[in-house]
Amino acid sequence: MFRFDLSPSSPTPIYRQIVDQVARAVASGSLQAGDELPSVRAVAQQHVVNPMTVSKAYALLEQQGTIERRRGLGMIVRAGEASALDERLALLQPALDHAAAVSRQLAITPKQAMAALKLTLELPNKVNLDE
Amino acid sequence: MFRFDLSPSSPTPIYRQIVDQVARAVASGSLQAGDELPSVRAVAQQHVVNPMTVSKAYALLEQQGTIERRRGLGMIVRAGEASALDERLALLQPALDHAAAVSRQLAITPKQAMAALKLTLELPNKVNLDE
DNA sequence: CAGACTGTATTACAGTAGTAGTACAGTAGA
DNA sequence: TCTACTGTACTACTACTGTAATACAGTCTG
Repeated sequence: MFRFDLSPSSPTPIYRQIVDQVARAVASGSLQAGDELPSVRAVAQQHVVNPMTVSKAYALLEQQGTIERRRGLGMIVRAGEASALDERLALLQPALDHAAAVSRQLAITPKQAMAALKLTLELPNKVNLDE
Repeated sequence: MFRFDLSPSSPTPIYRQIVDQVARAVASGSLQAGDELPSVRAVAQQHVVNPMTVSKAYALLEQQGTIERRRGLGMIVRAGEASALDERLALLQPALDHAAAVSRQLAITPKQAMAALKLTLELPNKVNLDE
C-alpha cells in the first residue's frame, strides 16, 4: 500500500503534496494501474489532516485521469506506464532549480553544493522532511 | 542595489521569499551592514506586487534585527558578518532535502540526480526560477 | 441484516496571503 | 516652498487552504 510523506511545515499545501507524490510514484513505476491507494480516512488519520483535504487531492488526481475514485471501495490507480528517465528528470528539475538558486544566493560553490547533495542522497536512513 | 528574484508561482509566499533572500544575501556577504535595500514601492512596482506585501517582509526583517526601516529614507541593512560555510550549508539543506526526497520518489538514482544538479549549477545564464 | 469500512456532501468557520486605494508622515533637494 | 521620493496606516475585500461535524450513500463480510 502506497505511503505518503506529508510535511505540514512545507509551503506546499497538503493536497498539493499528495497530488505531486502520486504523480511522481506513477512516473517512477512505484504505482501502476490497478494499484490501490490508502483511503481518505486512513491518510487523514495517519497524517492528522482533515479527510476533506485528502479528498480534494484525490479529486484532482481523478480529474487528471491518474486515479479512479470508487465510493465504498477506495481509490485505484488508472495511469499507465512509468515515465522515461528524461521525463522524470523534468519532474525533478524545479527542485534542482530552486536548490541551485538558493546555493547561488548563499555564495556556495557548485562543488560545495554537489558535495552536500551527495551526502543528502546517500543517507536514506536520515529522516528527510519532504517538500 | 540588491535585486530580488521573486517567483509568484512558487508555493512560498512572496513576503517569505523576500525575507529568505535577504537572509541568504546577508549570510553570503552579498549584503552587508550599511547597504541599502530597494524601496517598498520600487520592489512592488518591479515585481508587480502590492507595496504592503513588501512592507510586510521588511517589517519581519526589521523585527529580526536584519534591517532598519527608516521612513522617508528606505531600508538599510543592519546585520553583521557573513556566515561561515557550514552555516550557509545549513540554510541550503532544506532545499537539498526536498530535491533528494523528490528524486527518490521518482526513482532517480543519486548519480543521475547529481548529474542533473551539476548541469543546473553550471548554467548561470539559464533563466532559473527561484523558489 | 448489522457492522465496518468506503467516499461524498454540506455548512460555516478560521487562518494566511495578498490586494486596492487613499492619505498621512518623513526626508531630501532644488 | 514645492516636488519627488520614502515608509506606514487603514479598511475592506478576495482567494486559497484547511477544518469540524454530521449525515448520506455505497460496498463488503460475517
